[in-house]
Amino acid sequence: MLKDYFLNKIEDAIYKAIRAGKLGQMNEYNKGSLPVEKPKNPEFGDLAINVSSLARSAKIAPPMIANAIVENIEDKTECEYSVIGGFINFRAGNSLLVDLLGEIYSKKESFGRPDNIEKEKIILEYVSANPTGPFHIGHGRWAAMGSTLANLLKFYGHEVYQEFYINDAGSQIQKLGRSLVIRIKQELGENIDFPDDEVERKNYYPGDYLIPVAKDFIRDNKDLLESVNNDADKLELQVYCDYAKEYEEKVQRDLLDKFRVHFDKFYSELTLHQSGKVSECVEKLRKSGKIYEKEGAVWFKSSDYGDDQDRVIKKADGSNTYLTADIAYHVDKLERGFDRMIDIWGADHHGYVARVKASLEALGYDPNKLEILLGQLVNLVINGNEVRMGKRKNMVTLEDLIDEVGVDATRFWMAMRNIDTTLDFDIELAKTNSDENPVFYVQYAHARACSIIRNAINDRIDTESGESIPAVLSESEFNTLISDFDKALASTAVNDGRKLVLKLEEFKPLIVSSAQSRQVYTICRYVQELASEFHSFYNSTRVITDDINVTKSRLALVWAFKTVLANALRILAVSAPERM
RNA sequence: GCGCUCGUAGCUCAGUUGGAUAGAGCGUUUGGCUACGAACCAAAAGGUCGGGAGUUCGAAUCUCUUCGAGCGUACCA
Repeated sequence: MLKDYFLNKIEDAIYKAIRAGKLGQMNEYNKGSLPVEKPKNPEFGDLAINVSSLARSAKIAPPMIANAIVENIEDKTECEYSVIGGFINFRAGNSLLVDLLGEIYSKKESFGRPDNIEKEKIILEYVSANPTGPFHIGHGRWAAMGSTLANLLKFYGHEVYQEFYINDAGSQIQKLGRSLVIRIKQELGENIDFPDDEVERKNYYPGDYLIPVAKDFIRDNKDLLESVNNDADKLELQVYCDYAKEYEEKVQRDLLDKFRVHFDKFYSELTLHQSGKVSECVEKLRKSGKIYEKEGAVWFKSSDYGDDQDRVIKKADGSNTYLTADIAYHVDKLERGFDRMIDIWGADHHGYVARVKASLEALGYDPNKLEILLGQLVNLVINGNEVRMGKRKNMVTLEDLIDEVGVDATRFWMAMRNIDTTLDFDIELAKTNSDENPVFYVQYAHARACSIIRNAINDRIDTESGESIPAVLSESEFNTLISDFDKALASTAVNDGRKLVLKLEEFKPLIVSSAQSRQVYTICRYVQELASEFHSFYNSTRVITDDINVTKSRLALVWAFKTVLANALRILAVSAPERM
């Protein structure tokens, strides 16, 4: 990477300058303590390092330090180094950028994957919704971000296992079953509705989505219902619970599939309880001595590990809390041999972070193996007004949204903001196929690049004269441009499209920093910047010209661009269309 | 009350462990298609970085304080 090349040069020069006594009182330097940045003004160069922070130990002025370092750089023939104030500016030589293009041609789909990484076995858990209804828009954010992060970490080189924890064990399933009974009775002609009283109503899911479930239930269980003379109350509640749960799980899985989100496993909380792992976990905690009883319940002394209060593990009625199952679940993940657990949670669950980590520590595990990414919630904006998302009625579901604006746009908008900021999702804006929509801007750049290559290798018809214009080169000649790397052609391309090449160069460092910081919005920003550089290049530089060598060099650059853009879009799971 | 996240251009947001004139997209204004896709490009205007104090050679960034927004503070999940 360019950054590493530059930093190595500077650091080597620093050591040399120190030995030569040219850096004042400075006698040691810690590798990696100088940040490499992009100059504010591109006239200064491609990269820059500010050495002002060395002034403290050197006790000489920053410009003197910078000059002394530059004077001690070995072999300055490749690249340009200049000093302005405390900054050392760097302009990459042509040959470095030529090598970069060569790397793109040889690595293709895997270009951007860093070379030497510490590979980890990661389990990434996200969405993890109740199977009690359709996904709302907030779930869409976790789905988009989580699957993008999984793609990113895999591309980086990690082994990633994606898991969805199904919250199918609590009282909400009873609530779901009771609600289904009401819908079934309605379908059977009974005059019944959900209670009007607000408090009682909270024991039901009054959304319309259970109506089709009720219809299917009646169709599938005709005989069963007849056996009780169509009195729905005569059947066990569990029958309804199971039916509705399975139904909603399938609805959720189908939608995830459509949204290009693919889990390796759907882990049922219920099976966790049934396997005995939850009670095992309680016993282990008991042995750790961090357990006590109070008011008939069993408490975990999480406050010993930084939580602000102790937490109930077993309720007075003998049942386990949600936390208990969650502890057992995380223990189970570790027992399955993962090096690292990453969870994406909504910010409304942030109170849980301390207690889950506390429990892992109490059980003798390293709490640092668990990383929890807290995501702020989503506001839906329609016609400039925020729409409150309630689970009750008239909700806009994720499916509605996808049907309305498409998978590509939904994924992009859900992933494009920092996880720490509340996301305003503007449906009207996401729908437009105009300049306002960054997704189309980026995809258009890809389609345009494909179009140029098509034009170069296909015969065309002149729209005015009607004459056939022969292709400037054959498909096999074009393929040779990629397979047989020609440094001279690449050098021409670097001269013509230097800014574009530099943007291509940023891809690999981007993958490294994004994967390490677990941030995916940076990929969205990058594809926009990359597309912008390409559009700009396109408008200033004609690709297909009368000069065959110039044409070849520029075509190869267009191919490099399209390949890198497609690599980035693949991480986002946004399509890279050849035509639009 | 306490805890977490946030407050940067008209709007939506970047801003890497403190560093060059605080950046981008949209919107607004102006200009650009008789050659590869104008769903594009080029340029301009637009800011007391919520307010105040402090640390520092240097603060959007660190500390304190204050105002505002969202979320949490269950023997619910």
